[in-house]
Amino acid sequence: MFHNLEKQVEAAFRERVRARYGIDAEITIEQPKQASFGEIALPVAFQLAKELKQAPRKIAADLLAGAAPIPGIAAMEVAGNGYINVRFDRAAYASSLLAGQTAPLPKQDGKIIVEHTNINPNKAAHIGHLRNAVLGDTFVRMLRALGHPVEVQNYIDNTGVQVADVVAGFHYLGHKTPAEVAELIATPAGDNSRFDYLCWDLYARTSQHYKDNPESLSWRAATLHAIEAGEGELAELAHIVADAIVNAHLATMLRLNIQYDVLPRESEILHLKFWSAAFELLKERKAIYFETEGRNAGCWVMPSSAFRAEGDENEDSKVIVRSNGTVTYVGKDIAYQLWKFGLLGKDFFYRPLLRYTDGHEVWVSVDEPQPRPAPAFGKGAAVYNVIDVRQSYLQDVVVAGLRALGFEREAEKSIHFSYEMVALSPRCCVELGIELSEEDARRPYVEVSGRKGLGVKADDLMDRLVETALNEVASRHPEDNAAAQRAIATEIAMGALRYFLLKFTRNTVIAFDFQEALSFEGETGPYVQYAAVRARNIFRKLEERGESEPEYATELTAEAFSRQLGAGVGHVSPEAAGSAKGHGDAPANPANKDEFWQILLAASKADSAVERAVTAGEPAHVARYAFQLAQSFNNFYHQYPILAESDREKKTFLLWMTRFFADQLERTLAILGIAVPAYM
RNA sequence: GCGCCCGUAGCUCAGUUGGAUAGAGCGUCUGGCUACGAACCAGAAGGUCGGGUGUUCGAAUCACUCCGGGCGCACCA
Repeated sequence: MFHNLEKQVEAAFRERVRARYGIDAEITIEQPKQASFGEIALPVAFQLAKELKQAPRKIAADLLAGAAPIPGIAAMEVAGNGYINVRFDRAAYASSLLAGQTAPLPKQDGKIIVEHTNINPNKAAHIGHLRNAVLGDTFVRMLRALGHPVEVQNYIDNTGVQVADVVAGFHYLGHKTPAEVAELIATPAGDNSRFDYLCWDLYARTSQHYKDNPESLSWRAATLHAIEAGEGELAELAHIVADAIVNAHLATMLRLNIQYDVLPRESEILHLKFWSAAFELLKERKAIYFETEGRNAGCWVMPSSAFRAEGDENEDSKVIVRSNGTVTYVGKDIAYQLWKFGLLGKDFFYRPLLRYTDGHEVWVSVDEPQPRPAPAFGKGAAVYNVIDVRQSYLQDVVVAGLRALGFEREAEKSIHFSYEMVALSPRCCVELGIELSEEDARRPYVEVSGRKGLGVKADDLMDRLVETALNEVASRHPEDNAAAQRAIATEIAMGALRYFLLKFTRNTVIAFDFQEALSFEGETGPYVQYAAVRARNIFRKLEERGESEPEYATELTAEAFSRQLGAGVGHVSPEAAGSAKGHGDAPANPANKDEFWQILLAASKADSAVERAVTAGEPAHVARYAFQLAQSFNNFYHQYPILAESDREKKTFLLWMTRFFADQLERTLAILGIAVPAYM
């Protein structure tokens, strides 16, 4: 709604500037610094000042003089040195909100592929992985809210070094047969022997063993070889381990309400010869060449000119195919990226992996035809790869690959949705009993390392959050049964976690700290949830009193809105107040009308907030908006008793405000993937 | 060495792409539960936006430079 008016104002001024000055200017729209300045501010006069060689104030005045009225706009005035401030017709605005006149979402076409999570299936997920998944999932929800068809992919590197290391650990260090490992998965030995946790420790142990006994690195080579050949006990182990860990990851992420559409696996990239297809293409179009000299002799490489910025003096080219003929990770990634755009001329086969309780199915790639037809995966119009910023260099190489193949448009639509890492704060390390080297102790934070087993496991953190929330719930609602309390506590805990991971902008390093993450007060998920719960409570109480929600549409006429919100004109501008104090014949609206208006206005901006956040690629903007909205509501809630209001019209109005607020807040929370608990 | 990111209140962070008097949360201090339950609200203190130079009507935001911190730059993924 807000957005509609914004666009109308923009169009009107663009036309006005063209008519008046013959200039086709970009009209920028701002939110005024102060609410009393109106709803929209236009600095257009400043932009034109130089070109026209006139004072901004004069230009602004000229633009307003004799301008046609804009529907929905009550007043426009020149302010400051040349700002044009625009005030909405409040009653008209509220009426259209009531009528639900949100712009029908233009059907967006072109499927957007978002790839996120991508955890190596060799150990339990940690907080760094959570940031990836929550960021990715929230971005998906944002895109879907704007009407985009989205496909969520979670790439599984089930044939890589990390899986091999755990397999080697089981085989060589633990002397376990595939049957024994399968048994471990099926029937864990005790409380602390979840398979993914067990692998977490084994991975760290194996890595340490390699470090202490470099000669045993031959285990890794042997395992990788076996996996690639797809034969023998080691290969079997790899499948068992990776499949079990993938299931564990899916379960972990489901706790946060994160789902996927398809899991493309590296094993199928290999078996279905995706790479050979890409290799032929790369050779044919001369995107890579065979190096005959230097240290990369015998390799197929991509020249540095393809992916380095101009002026970058680092001229190392990137190896795509090793001298022993095997393909590097980047090579496989280029093939995968080509497939995502439907440019490879090949596709996976798929089988359903699991069905979520809501009926949605996740599919996984397989290497042979299947009886059940699968949805059409891949062939995206745009691709977002949610990967941390440390992989920027490799992502650049992948995009350069597309470009070198002549897929300019697809290269343009390949977006590295990067984010900074989650590290551990010094205090967090102390709490975890991690001994830091002197060097690390001086750092502002310590990097998480799966190889060292250094990190906070995702499920441990979630468990702790649930327990903390449960304490609160149990003390506030001792009357409810334990199971219900836990269900509520879980929703609160997950809301807290998602919000915590989302409130930082993408390129901020999160120095993880338990105290901050476990907080339920202030700028947190539970704060926002609480506002939504309070709004719902009002309607519950209303019902308990035997009253029903009014017929807003019939009771709240434009005149009623006008009485409750004020007109939107008649503000005393700061300078008018200064120069003509006491002479103003149009008194300002009473404070509470302005306040209602500000709250309503803020609540109506949910769509704009999401749109802005998508454009900026910044889910944190939506999180922040939700928090601000909750803040306004809490303030409103505290200041104006609603059910006790004696004036009929005002009560109806306040109830409608609450309803509108609740709807907008809940919609925004849904986009953040945060539930609204039944009580708090 | 080269490239990218960061430096804003005691702490953790925003700052709508160059706009009006720089904003939140936490922490500290003060006040508010017999209202729709205080996981809340109101108020106060707290800033040379790392330093400098420049660009222009206008800079936390852009350019250059210096200082401090982080991350990349594998025939690992």
